[in-house]
Parts: sequence; structure tokens; C-alpha cells
Amino acid sequence: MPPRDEHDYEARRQQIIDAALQVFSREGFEKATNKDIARAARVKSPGLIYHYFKDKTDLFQQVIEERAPALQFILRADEMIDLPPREVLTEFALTFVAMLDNRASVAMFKMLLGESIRKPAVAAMFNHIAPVRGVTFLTRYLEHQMDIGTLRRMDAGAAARCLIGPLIAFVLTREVFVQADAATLTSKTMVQATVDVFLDGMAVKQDSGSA
Amino acid sequence: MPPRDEHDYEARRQQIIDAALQVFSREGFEKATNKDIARAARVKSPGLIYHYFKDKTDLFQQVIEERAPALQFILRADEMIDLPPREVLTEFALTFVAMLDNRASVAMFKMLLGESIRKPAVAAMFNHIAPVRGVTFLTRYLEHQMDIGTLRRMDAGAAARCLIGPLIAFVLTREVFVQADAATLTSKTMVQATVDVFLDGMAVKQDSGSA
DNA sequence: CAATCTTGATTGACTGGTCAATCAACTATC
DNA sequence: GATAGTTGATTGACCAGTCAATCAAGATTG
Repeated sequence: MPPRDEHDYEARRQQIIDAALQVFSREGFEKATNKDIARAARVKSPGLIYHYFKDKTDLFQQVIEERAPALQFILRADEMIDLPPREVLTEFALTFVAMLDNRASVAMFKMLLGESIRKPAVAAMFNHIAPVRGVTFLTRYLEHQMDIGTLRRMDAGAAARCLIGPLIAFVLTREVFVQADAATLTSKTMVQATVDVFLDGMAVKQDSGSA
Repeated sequence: MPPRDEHDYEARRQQIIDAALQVFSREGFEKATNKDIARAARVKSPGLIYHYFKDKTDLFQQVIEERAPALQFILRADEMIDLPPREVLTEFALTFVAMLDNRASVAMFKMLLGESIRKPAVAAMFNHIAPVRGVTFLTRYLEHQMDIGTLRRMDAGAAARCLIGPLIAFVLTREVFVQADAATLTSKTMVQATVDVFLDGMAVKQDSGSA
């Protein structure tokens, strides 16, 4: 049963996927009903969903597959490997927090995080999008910079988490826990602080350490 | 209707709460059924739950109220405010990651995180336990240390996230996303790296900065 | 070019099953 | 024997998924 009009068919399908992303993100997979999704997609019957998707799980998977790219970092890894840390890490951090400005990206992030906690399969999918792409690049880059002496040598995986961690904490305190002080903290300030602390440390400069 | 035996009553109640924590943590609030919880609590009827709790939501709230202390940081804030950063922050980080060694704490963490994403009320509860207690203390401590010149001056909220963020990233990559390299990274290494990077920075010592 | 046919798209009603919550009855304890 | 504790059955609501019927629009035919 080929679609009557390929273009119309795809448009309607995307319309349902968009609606499903919002509802899954807001309610979670279990609580989201087909009725909710149909209403959000402005179609009058939940039954129509089954014309475009096999079942609720299939719809969920299609949402991930077709909207996950919104969370991809477009980083030209090879070009950047030899650029100086401040430049590369600032761009990395900015790319990461830029997600916050995109409604669909935030919804996607929440949906994936929420389901990843109970569903290892979803966690694995998440791993193949944002974190691994990002952390893999970061770990490799930091290791290379340690090799050429630009950065202090240490566990590269731990170091990668020291850079990406503050950004994750920022996103979580803003979008999930809605902490009061997160509102007054701008993305720019946070990126700056993260990169500065990571590179220069909190120690007063003239002294080598603290404590 | 006072309990026949206060001790027995409380024991059974705790038994159900323990079971509920495990099931809520594994399945999430919506998917967790009273039957699952009854089975996990080794009681033969879901109906019994209603002898001890008003409804499913009440049970959920009781689980949080009675098991949340597992996530509390026992930090003697006032005694620590003037101790040197390396000591205080190391203890803070160790207390934070110590949660990983406790099965109930990990379950509690997952349950709260999973529900916080969709339920602002739960997020608010979470705020009044771990993060706010921790971040509030941390922010205050860092601000004080900046005042007395031990640490570089900057946005204290951003700084607090720079310390706690890597630890959160570590917990998430271990317990939620189950990333391969997280298994080889020990708590001790991660705490060490976090505190070191936070205090000393990644910059090679003899040079003040990098890039 | 109009009537009819064909087919994909859409709807709303329906079904089988699940679940939270209730209830009546049974058991153990004081 | 009264009452708390416990059980299994029951109820009523809700939901994923199915389905028959309708609609709309293009193709076919006379």
C-alpha cells in the first residue's frame, strides 16, 4: 500500500513525530497516551497513528531516529585536534549549551534522559548520540594535548568529565531541577567559568596550588 | 484505629517502603504496579498496601520522605567554612561519590531523577535534599574562600557547578548510561581528578595559563 | 465531461486487557 | 469476641490496538 502522495504522507508523519516528541518529553513513554499524541498532532483519531506507525514503541523509536540529530555535535574533529585548548574547549562548550536555545533539542534531551534511566536500550542509543560522540572526541583531544605538553598529564576520561560535567550540571539545574540561581546564571558565564576553571584552575596564579 | 502492635506495624510499613523504592526505581512510578510492589515486599495481596498507605501517590511520597536522608550530606558546614579548600572539597567529593556504594542510595537517586524530569513537585523535593543542601553549602564556602583570597574570584554558583558537575557526570555515566570507560574509572581517581583540576587547573604549572 | 470506480486517508466506535482502588470475608491476637 | 491484619475477588476507569465505515481525490469509462 504505497502512499497516495509521498509528500503529504511524509508531512503528516513528521507532524505526528513532532507531537509525539513533545508528549513523550512531557509525560514519559508510559504515561503518554495515543489520544494525547493525536490531539497534539491535531488529528482527530488515535487510530490514525497506526496508519503511519506499527505501534507505540515503533513511534517512539522513529522519534529518536529522526530527531536525535538535533543533539549531535557538529565538530570537525580532525581539523581541531591541533588547535589550542582554549579555542577548542570554548567551542565545544558553546555547542553543548546551544542546545538550550532549541525547544526540540531540550525536549529530545529530556525524553532520552527520562527513558534512559529505566531502559538500557534507550541509554545505549543516547550513548551513540550526544555523550559518546562528545566525550570520545574530548577524550581523544585531551590525550593528544597531554602528549604534546599543552596540558598536564592525567586520566583523560576523568579530565573529559571535568569539562563536560559542569555543563551537564548547568543544564540539569536549569531544565530539570529549575533551581532559582540557575536562572541568573547565563550560558555565557557558565561556559566561560567552565573553560577558565578547567584550564587555569581556581588557584591564585602566583601560588602553584592551594590548601 | 491504632495499630495493635506499634513495632510490628512499623516493621511491615518499612518492608513495603523498601520494596516500593526498588520497584519505583526499576520501573518508574507509572509502570510500577501495586502487584509488583506487593510481590517485592513478600506480601500476598496488593490490597494490603492500602492498609498502610492512602494510595499509590502517598506511598511514593512516604518513600521519598523516609529514604531521602540516605542522600543527605552530613557536612558540618560551620566547622568547615575556614578549613583549607583541598581538605573540604575532597571530603565533599568523597561524600558525594560514597552514595555509589549504597544500593538504596543509588535506587533513591534514580527514582528521584527519573520522576523529577516530568514532575516539578518531585524536582522541588530533590532540591531540598541533595543538590541544594550540597550546592548551597558549596556556594557559601567558595564565596568565603574567595573573600579571604584563597581562591580566585568568580561567579560562585558557576564555580560550585564546576566542582559538583564532574561528580554528577561520573555518576550518570556509571549508573545511567553505563559507558564502557566508566567501569575502569574508580571513584578515587575521579575524586582526585575533580579536586585537582578544580584547584590547580590543567595548565602546566610554570606557565600561568594556556592557549 | 460527467458518472463511476478505486484507493489511500481518516474517523469514531469497540475490544480485550490492565490497573488502582474498594470490599467483604477470613485469620490471628489480645 | 472484638479488632487489627490480611487476603482474593471485584469494580470502574482507562488505554493500546483493531476495525468497519466514511471521505476525498485521482483514474477510468461511456
